[in-house]
Amino acid sequence: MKKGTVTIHDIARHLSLDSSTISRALNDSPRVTVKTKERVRKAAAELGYRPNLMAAGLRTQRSKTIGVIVPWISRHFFSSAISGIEQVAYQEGFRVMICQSHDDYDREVVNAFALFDNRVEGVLASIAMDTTSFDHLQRFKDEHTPTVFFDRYPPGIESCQVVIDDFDAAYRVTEHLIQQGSKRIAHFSGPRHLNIYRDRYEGYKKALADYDLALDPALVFDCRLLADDGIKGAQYLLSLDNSPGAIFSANDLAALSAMRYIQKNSRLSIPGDIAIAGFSNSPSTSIIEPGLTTVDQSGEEIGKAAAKQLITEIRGEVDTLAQEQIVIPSKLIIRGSSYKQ
Amino acid sequence: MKKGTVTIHDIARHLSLDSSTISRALNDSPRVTVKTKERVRKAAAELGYRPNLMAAGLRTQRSKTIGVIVPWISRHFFSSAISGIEQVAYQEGFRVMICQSHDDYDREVVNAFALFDNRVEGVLASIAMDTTSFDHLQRFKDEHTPTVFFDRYPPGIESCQVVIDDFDAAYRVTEHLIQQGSKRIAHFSGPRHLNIYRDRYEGYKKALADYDLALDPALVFDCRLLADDGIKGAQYLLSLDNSPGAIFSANDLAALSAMRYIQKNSRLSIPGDIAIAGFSNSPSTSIIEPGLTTVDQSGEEIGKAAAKQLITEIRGEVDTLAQEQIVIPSKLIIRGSSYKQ
DNA sequence: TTGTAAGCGTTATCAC
DNA sequence: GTGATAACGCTTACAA
Repeated sequence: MKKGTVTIHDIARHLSLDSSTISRALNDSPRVTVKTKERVRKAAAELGYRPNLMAAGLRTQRSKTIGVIVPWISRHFFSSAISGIEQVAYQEGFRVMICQSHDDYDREVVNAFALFDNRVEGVLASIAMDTTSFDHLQRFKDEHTPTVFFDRYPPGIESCQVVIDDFDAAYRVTEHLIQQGSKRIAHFSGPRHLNIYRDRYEGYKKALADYDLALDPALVFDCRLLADDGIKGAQYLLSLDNSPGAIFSANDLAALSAMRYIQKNSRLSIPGDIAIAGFSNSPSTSIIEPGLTTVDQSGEEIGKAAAKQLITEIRGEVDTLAQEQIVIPSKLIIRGSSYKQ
Repeated sequence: MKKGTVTIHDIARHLSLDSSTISRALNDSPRVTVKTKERVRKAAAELGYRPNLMAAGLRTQRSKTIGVIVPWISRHFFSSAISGIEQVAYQEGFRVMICQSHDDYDREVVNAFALFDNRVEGVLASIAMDTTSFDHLQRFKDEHTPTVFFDRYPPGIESCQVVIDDFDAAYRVTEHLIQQGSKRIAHFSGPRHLNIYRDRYEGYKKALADYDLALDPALVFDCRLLADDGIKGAQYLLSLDNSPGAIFSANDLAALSAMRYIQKNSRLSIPGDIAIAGFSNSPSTSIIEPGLTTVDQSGEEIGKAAAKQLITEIRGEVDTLAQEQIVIPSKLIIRGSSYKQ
């Protein structure tokens, strides 16, 4: 208990049995008497035995761990997704190793190596904003380590993806803004090599087209959607001769900071003079006044679905290396920032 | 590359060397020629070799991993702390395994076992609200696995703690509310078996005493400080014959929901009729209108300090099993929810 | 039903 | 400076 942890050999010695019997008993093998199992379990508990996962994993070549890479654990969407992942994983006997890329490619590469070095049995990833090369993920493919992407996935990858219909959600947001009377609608977009920002942009574009509104490229503000970008975007839009009647931001963070900026630095009323909408339904959207119209993504459901899919693949219960796309329903949340009665 | 990952034995065969030499070369042992090291490193890169951490950890009895237990990764304070921990840990060659207890004792116990089973070399923990028994953590002590607590620590534990001065911070918040003219100040408190809630309560109490104000037990609302508790607390206080002129909540979440409730369901003005203050400086506090007065805890600094201390202990660079308390400065952030000009 | 023995990939202790 | 060998704690054919 003090010098070196207790092992199955200690239990074996204690009960005058062989360590292999202990191993089988603890793993509930049918080849051990119920009575023996009882004795072993009792002794194990008494001695304070705890399995050494490194040893077991090395032997079985199965770490019983799944790796998770997300851009930011502090974002509500991702921490919800992680909660969903954890629920499913623990239930299925897997541990979870969480990494954050901070939306930085280099860190994502380091994360991927770390997960690989730990020989995770599967990877759940939502890629960084900076990621345009995918060799670090390709490796898992090469080793036949299942990978499931959620929210953000690499282009042309032959893996399962769990997403919402970003195109449709963005279409609905834009349509709503149009129906509230906005003719000139700006869009804050993230880098469009990422599916989510491309699809949100396309949904926005399609809605404009369907309602016979021109897409003014000057109203599309490309950025990284950080808080600062929201401020810069707002400044930029307010500086235009013909400033827009609405802003649809591809995430909440930039929408919120733009909204705050406008409230503090202009005489424009929200939603009267300018309507605003974000994306993800993060907690602050229901705290700001007026509430921010947004899209609820149900991170927890996405996480659960992704983990279930991954574990199915790990267990080899799926014939072809699944390439399907699992689409989780999302919901437009209309609040005061856009609703004009 | 396809069947079974490449090992040092593959490299050895490739270079007609022994695997022990490969191991030494990769670990930069002085007992290998620079030239050989070069060859080995080159071959390793070519073959796509990656170390198997389970194998190395089993052999060395050192997992190069530190475990982290927090109540919620979604809370800004904790996700900031985790970022700080990661920075220091990766820099020092440690990986990080993150668990969340969801403020639930049973989950915390499961987390502790999971970390132990992975043979983490050290543990950073901030205990759950429900935790009053500490056997699951005592185990790490028994095995001489260093443990450093941050923010929330168990009573009477002989471990290093990284905290802010909660007593002083709460004192300053309360004093500020008093100076803004409030005579009757309510307090939302978490369970006071936890240091942070006890200290915040005591700071509040002391400030009242120092300013000759009576502590009215009816104004102390004991709860778990969740969003719902903020609403219930506000309802309760508004129902009193003599409702208070200020609320000091021991966290931001309850303060924010109380504030929203009061704004929507009463004619009281904030801060005119009732001033409000929270604790932690979470993002929403600067988004709500008026801004919520709070205390900035600098989670990142706390995380960094805790990780540094832990790694020092892991390396055995500390003579006595440190019991000191590291106090990180905190800052009172005065905003419109309490400031009456 | 239980015991024996080999091996997972690595590192450490010997030799040479 | 390099090679052989054993061992870390566990699982799993194969024997008994």
